[in-house]
Amino acid sequence: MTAAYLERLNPDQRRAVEYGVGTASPGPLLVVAGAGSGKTNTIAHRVAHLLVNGADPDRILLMTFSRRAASDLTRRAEAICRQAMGERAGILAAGLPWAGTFHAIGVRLLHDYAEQIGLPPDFSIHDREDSADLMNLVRDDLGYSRLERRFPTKATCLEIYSRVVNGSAALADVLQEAFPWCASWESELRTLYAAYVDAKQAQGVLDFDDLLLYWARMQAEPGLAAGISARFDHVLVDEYQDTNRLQASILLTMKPDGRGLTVVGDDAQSIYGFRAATVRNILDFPAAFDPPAEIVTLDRNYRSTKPILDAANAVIGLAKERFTKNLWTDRAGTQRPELVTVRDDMEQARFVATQVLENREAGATLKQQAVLFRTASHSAVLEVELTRRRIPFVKFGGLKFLDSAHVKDVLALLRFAQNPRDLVAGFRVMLLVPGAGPATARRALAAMSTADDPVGALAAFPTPPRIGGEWQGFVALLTALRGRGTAWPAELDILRQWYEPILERQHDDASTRLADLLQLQGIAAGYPSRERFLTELTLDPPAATSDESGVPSLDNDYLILSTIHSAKGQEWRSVFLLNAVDGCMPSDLGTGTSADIEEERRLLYVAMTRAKDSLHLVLPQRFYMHAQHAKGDRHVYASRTRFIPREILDHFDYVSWPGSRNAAPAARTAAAPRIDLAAQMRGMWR
DNA sequence: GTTCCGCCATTTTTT
DNA sequence: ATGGCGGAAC
Repeated sequence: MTAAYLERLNPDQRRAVEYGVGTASPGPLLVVAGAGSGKTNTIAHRVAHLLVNGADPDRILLMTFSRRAASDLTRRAEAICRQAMGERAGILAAGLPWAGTFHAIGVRLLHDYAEQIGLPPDFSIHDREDSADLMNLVRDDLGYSRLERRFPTKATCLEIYSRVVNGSAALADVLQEAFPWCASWESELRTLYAAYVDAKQAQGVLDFDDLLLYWARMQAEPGLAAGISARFDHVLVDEYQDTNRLQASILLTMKPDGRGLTVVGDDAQSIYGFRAATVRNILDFPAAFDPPAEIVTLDRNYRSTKPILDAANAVIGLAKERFTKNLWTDRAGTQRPELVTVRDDMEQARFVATQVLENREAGATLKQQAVLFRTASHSAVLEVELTRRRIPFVKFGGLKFLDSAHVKDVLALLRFAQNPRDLVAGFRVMLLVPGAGPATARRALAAMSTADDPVGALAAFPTPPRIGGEWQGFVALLTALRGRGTAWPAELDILRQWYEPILERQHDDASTRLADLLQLQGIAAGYPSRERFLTELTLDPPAATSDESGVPSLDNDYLILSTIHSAKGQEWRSVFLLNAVDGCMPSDLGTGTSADIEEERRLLYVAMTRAKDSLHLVLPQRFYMHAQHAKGDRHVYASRTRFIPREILDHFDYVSWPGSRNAAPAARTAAAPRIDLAAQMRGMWR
């Protein structure tokens, strides 16, 4: 019998879905899936096909880039199975238990094997911010914060550390290649990192990198590796172009012969080099096995119209290295992407808002439109304009909900209750107590760290005389949070009672912050335990902020604002890209190597290939530098991004907005093509 | 010891 | 505009 669901696929997709399925264990498979080529659908079908052919859902490991991608894939695979198998699809009742990000899977495995590898069973996980704080603590202890020559900041130290770990690279090489200005600190950094690792271990704390690193090290232990590998018959990895060497090594040690291994990705969309991701993973994958992996290329694009795809191909065609073929499509279309010149930020915002509303009049909902940008701050002016015009929006990327001080305070309290040896959390929490400062916190934490029962030691710690009642209130709170009598999530009420007066004392805008905390409490109620809440929130923080207080209900229509990075894998009918000018694309911050520039080029490609029917690249002529306003309102005259040089300009239309201010209204209402010769002339030289 | 003030440097993208 | 840090006042 040929399953009906296979008929819906094109020949290449079908090859990717069927390869090796039905044999005892399929050989390694690489699917190079271009933008809009039905990648997600293809993976979902492959998973479903495996299940229909008898694979055990508990023994499929599916690793994706984000949690959202994981649940999306799982849902689609289930739907296909249900269609194909009817009642028998009941085996999928639990979904795919092993679907998630590398980091999330890592946490689960580490919990399972904690005892064997000497991890405390209740280890806590530091997010980037916490890790940087701990790095800072260690840096202070070593006296590096008081040197004549300035030592790299905590964030830089962590970034270097992270690159070394994730890239499985030598410190000297990372310094040389990516942080040359820190190269003279190599020996100090080495000392710092050794102390940082000691500190993490003493406190029972893991950072993001540890989740991968410990996993990789377990794989290096033959006894453990065999056990872990044997748990899974099939391992599938999505967005393989954005994995790093550490992740690749985990994969290769899990399935050394590649049997049961499928990876999917697109080297043209590799945009996470700053996180040590390397396209080499995808390029070297086939030859890592003998016989080499099967390669299936999906180069038919189902998303974009031909003019949009042609323009995107032209952009990526100028890349230094290219490994895949150009995409092609059947989707006809007459509208080329538009390069829209506007005067400045403000005009850019007005243009987008106006155009979005026009599109809505023409039948596109707000949700079918998106505004993309290189960095989160680029949308600030637009956000104001949208609010003014009462256009609802939701913004993805560059998030601050978890970064705001009050939310971090509450989370630190919960983390400290969960793991009283966590110094970063403890320090933060103790400083909240009115009258307690760094010295008190240090002494109290020191007393706790040497004790077998840290909370008992805290209770026994002599109450600092000047603080008195406030301190005792704090100790009582912590004891209550630790106690068996308080249930989750009810303990959040106790916590808030304690924290509210502090919030009001410290902040003028206490009421809005309190609203955030109530929202946090709402989120918390959705988790079965404090431990799960903390873990999942760290690994998968809320992805979006919205202009409304509270989350907009799902049936509301709203415009999508997103960084290009957060737009990965998504598509919209109409896409606007802000600031398509040099200095933003490419960003002139990282400028350094040509590899950096090439990544920025791919970023533009990713942005353009999100559009189905309509694409606008907006170019403000003047670009304000908000950095030094002391010297007056400085701006630079920006030029078109270097990734769209003259030789590919004929893939675009150019207009300036607003058009001639005296234009007769009739000219606008008629569907006549807008031609702006003056802008064309200017465009020739930009 | 704590808190507050002012001066400095910094300023992407994210699991 | 913001955060980190050093110094001064309580």
